[in-house]
Amino acid sequence: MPRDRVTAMDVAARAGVSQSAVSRVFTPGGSASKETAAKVRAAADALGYRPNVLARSLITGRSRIIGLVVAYLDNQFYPDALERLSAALQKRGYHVLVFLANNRSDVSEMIDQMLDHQVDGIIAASVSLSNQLADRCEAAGIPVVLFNRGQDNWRLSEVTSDNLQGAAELAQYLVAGGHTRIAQVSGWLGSTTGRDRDRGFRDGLSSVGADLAASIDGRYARSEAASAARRLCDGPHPPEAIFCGNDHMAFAVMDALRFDLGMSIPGDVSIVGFDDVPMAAWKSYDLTTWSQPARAMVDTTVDTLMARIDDRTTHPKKHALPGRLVIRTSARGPATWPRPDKQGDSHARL
Amino acid sequence: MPRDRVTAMDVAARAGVSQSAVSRVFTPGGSASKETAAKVRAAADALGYRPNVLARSLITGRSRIIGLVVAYLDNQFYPDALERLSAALQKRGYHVLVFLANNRSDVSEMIDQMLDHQVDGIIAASVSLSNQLADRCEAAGIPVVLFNRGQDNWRLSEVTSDNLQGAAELAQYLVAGGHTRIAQVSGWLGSTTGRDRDRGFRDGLSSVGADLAASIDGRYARSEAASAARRLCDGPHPPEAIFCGNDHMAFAVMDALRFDLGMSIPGDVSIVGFDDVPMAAWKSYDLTTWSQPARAMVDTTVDTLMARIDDRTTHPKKHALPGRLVIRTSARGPATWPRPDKQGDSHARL
DNA sequence: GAGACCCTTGCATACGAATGCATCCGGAGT
DNA sequence: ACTCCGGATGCATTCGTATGCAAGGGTCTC
Repeated sequence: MPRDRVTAMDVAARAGVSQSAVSRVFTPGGSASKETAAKVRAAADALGYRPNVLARSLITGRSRIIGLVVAYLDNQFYPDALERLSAALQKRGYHVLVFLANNRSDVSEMIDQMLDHQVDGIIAASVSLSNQLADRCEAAGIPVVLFNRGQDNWRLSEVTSDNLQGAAELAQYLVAGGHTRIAQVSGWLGSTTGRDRDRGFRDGLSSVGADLAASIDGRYARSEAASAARRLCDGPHPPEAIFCGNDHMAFAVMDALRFDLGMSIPGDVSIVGFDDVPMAAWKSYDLTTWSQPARAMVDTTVDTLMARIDDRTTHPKKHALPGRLVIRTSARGPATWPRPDKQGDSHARL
Repeated sequence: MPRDRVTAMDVAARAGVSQSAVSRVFTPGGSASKETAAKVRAAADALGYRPNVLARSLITGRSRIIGLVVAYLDNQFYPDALERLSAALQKRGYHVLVFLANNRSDVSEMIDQMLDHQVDGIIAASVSLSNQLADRCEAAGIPVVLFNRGQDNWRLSEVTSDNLQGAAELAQYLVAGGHTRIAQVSGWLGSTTGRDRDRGFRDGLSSVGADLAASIDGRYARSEAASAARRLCDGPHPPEAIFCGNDHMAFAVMDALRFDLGMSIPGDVSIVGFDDVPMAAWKSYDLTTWSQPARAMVDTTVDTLMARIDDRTTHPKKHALPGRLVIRTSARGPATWPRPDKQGDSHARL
């Protein structure tokens, strides 16, 4: 049994003070004199003492751990978000306990496990929570923030980008580019992001007098998106442009059209996506898309969560952050466009 | 203060037994009669009781948490591994606390934080540990397994694929395909995987009487790999084939050659990678590569870790698991090849 | 039928740190 | 010189569960 941790008591003995004194030295805001602190720190260093987080959490009721529920990581947007979230939280002294919500696994069970671990907060990335689950968290006094997913429910905070606006702007861009037959491989219509982007796109089209020629639910899955693309384009009247509910599907669509149907992009058909994942800038795809402000979304998520952890009485709030159109070469566009953003620092590391 | 957790004492009161009885019912191997268990479970369900993991960990000394150190997540191999590792661990009742080792962040500090959280084990994915850090973990009695990274050190367990064999086989495949001028964009030579693949490739070449025309360290980074590729191919004698230290760099190399230099693949130059990430199967790249057995690596990693958690006396062991060549179209190959593996289930989900 | 043995159960304590309360000290104010 | 005040410190308790120990009850064996 090599688990001979050095405890506050050991440090106290060596420093000639009480265990309380040691605790106070290591507790921000604890009252201890200069000399005591010095003695304690010296003893602690000599012994290699570090406070036991578990014991501390048990008594304070705060674990400084945030539960992160995330679905699949094959869409690059999420590893990226995970990385940023974890970094932002680490900077504030929190750590991330990850829970993967494979569709077969039970989100309810995950919530229970998070509660068991006394997480101080929960971030649900791309996952919705039933009212019942939301209630359970609320009852336990654990704030929840939904990341990149909304809720009809009013009681949870959420952070998304302005999906309506983004999809609308993409629609207008396509129309301005001279496309008339426009189709969609939508995001999963069972999700709020999928529905919002769908509605935004349709609204955007009608705002300039166009409408949607065809639409298939791609469910945010590569294989579904690819087969949807083939179905859309294999007929006698293929669309001139396809809006994809996210970049991840857009890549699948582009591969399917280019390699299965031998079409050229944007020669035969224009493709636009949504997210602006790093891969969208790769020359093989060079995807015109809507940039979700990942950095800002992460910051807002963390800020919101922290605020609610520090003050339980603050009310849940819904944030829809502004993104921007990123014009590349996968879609034919108008000669000029109102917001010719530069794309240079689009993916600068934090 | 809505944090009114229901404790074992509450359950005990309602069930008319002692707190010990409750504890025993919820402890695997605890001795409790059928009826007691039934009463306790009924009371627990009625009250919504779940044991407090923190308190349990405090006394048992095991947190059922595994610390996972991972570097960048932009190489798809790692999100994939993270997902599988987390799933495998969840299945065994463990959870994953993630630590991101940005190069600016201090691995030593991370280790300390993991020790603070009493993690039962550490998985270091693509990260090496100094002897000093390894000692610190060992002293704390916490087993460490290196995932996809080796160590000259003998005291840590490690799980990799057979990098030497894989790189050698790729070399032989290229030579068999009729390439004579063969170059390399190596993995980071500061890492064991980078060095092993480099050596394996060179050995593989010489085993069939060929040798390496040029080699540049791509450091596992896209931008470095791209510029390396341009430097290699911009001269008067461009190579006929390039081996890349991983798929992630291979994609960058392909993009650079195709779009910056206007070369065709595999017409002008053959490209092979290493890893077989899902994206390698995408038609835009369709990369011939070496498949690292991700599933087996994850299983072995978890098994090794569990074995050492359950029995501290087991000795560290190094595993190099067999992979296999996955032939696609990014490289010209011989008409026949000894192991024409089917590639169908290469990326089946677990 | 009595002793041996196993299975249950409750009591008390331990895990390691935080914190309310009481005490003690020194310094400042009058 | 005496009181008052605030900061520093120790004592004891607390968080919620696991577990060693001893006692109780039932069963089996000879």
